[in-house]
Amino acid sequence: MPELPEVETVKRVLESKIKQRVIKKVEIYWDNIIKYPSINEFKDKMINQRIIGFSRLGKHLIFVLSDFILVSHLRMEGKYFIKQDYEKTKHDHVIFHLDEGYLVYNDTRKFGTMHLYHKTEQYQCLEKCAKDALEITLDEFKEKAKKKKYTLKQLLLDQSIIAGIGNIYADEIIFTCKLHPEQLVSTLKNKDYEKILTATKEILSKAIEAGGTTIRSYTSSLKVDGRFQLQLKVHTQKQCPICGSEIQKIKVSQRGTYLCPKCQKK
DNA sequence: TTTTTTTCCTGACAGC
DNA sequence: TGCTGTCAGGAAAAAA
Repeated sequence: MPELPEVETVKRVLESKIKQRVIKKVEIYWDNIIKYPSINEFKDKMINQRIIGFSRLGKHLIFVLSDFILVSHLRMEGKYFIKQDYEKTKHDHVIFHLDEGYLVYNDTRKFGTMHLYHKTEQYQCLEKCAKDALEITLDEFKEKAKKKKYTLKQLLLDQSIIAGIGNIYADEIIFTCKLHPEQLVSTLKNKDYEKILTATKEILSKAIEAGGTTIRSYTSSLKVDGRFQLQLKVHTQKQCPICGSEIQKIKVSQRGTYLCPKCQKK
């Protein structure tokens, strides 16, 4: 599932491949992907818009067009393919016809979302989104976090506090800090916040650098591949790489959470 | 107001 | 083999 590093990599590939292309037509095969505005407005407004560039906030991928911005969230399984010729395949939901080639949005579970805003509009779907995990400062993070009454794991997944961390990287960050995912945020010390934010930035940056291994680029298409799983230390692992203990799997607010019971004490 | 639960979806996998 | 049931998961919406 794409988290911040995967979205960043997709952004970079799209930037290099379809910047300056003009959208000639949009086809939609699953209406629920389009959250704003209406399906017809979405299709009409996009016609003849040039793709000026790309941006990203947390896990939101942002297309900057001539007059609009398109905010795309890939959720669990959303991916983009760039093709020269197009033939519809399973789970293709949105097809952008470009002046040269096609951009195809494919999403098995149909969880992904798109919002289209005129540049003069308020970007409502981004309003609750906090600063990006790579941009936020220690003070900003601490200030927002400290009043929370839930657990450390929930904090890292809360996009209104820090944006871009998903279930997998949350486990990795917490493991690296040798903290327990169920530790209450109210009991975190200043030093813990420092450790957490440092680990966050380090792990996410390394994952972006390794973008080549997590993302497969073909001459005509691109998709997020599950290969970054090879680099994980705890998430979906069996044995702790530090002490050799058996990795434990628990549920923290409905999310599968992996930890080493020996290295990560409350 | 803040936190928890439900909802959206499909494919993978377990058990019969 | 084929059916049914369960699970996974990001974040909005509804409920507590």
